Amino acid sequence: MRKTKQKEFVLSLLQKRYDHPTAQDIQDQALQEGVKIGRASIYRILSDMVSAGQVRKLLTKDNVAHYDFYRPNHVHIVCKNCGKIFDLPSEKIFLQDFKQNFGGFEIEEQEVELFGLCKECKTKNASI
Amino acid sequence: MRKTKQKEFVLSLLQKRYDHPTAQDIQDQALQEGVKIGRASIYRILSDMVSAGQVRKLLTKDNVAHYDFYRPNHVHIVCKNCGKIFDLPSEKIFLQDFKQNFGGFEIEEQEVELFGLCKECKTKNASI
DNA sequence: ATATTATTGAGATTAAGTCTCAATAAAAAA
DNA sequence: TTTTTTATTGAGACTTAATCTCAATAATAT
Repeated sequence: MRKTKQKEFVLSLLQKRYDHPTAQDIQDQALQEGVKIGRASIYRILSDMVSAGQVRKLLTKDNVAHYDFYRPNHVHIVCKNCGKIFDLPSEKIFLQDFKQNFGGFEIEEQEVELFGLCKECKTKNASI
Repeated sequence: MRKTKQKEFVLSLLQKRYDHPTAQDIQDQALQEGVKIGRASIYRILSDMVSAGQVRKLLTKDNVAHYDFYRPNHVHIVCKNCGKIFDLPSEKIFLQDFKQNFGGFEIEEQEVELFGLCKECKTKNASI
């Protein structure tokens, strides 16, 4: 496993961003910052990072994969209207621990997603 | 909003199945049972049912949408190896209620997904 | 410095999902 | 019941996210 500037760029970008970019977003930003990464590489790199547990792949209702640097006990709030994904700071919530055994199925990870209308969509819908 | 045999078939199929079929799976089964439903209709019907809250759209790591009849307080256990989605019977778990307000974001729905290795994949991997 | 081989990326390919619009059929009106 | 209205269906074209291939490149070992 070799260290390449493409891999370094993708990981550091995801560490810095909190807005769940798509593969396309990542490629665009790389190009903007003068780092050339091909489409095949973007997907290969992201997929490897997901397998390694460094990155989380989020599948939203727009049917495009979004990527998120892995941060434990990290809850997503998804707007049912605009589809945007927000992070709920872990200190704002007490999170139940589901890591137990259910009929031979040993739980290693848990993910909690909450759905509702974000502030913006709520006020927009109210005024219609 | 009209009652059609296509809509009736899709909803009753999802009520009966617990294995989270894809749009393709649903179309295949319809054809098998002699009900002809076109691709456009399958997607239109499913999408409407998701909007109406009758059906849940699950996005898995195979990047294909799976559909599930809506059953409240229903936890999914996803195998990290084979990707299969299992249901955790609600009586097997005490589920935390997240429906509260977080900074203007009013939570209406919650979804808990648990990840690990299913029985089958665990024994398979152990023997390698 | 040279050899080895993992990684990259252009471009072809696949396939899930969407869109269009004429034909169909469900419900309303006569 | 028959006719009219209009929501719904579906064949097929289209879009596009994601995958695959393989020669070129560059990271590490020798």
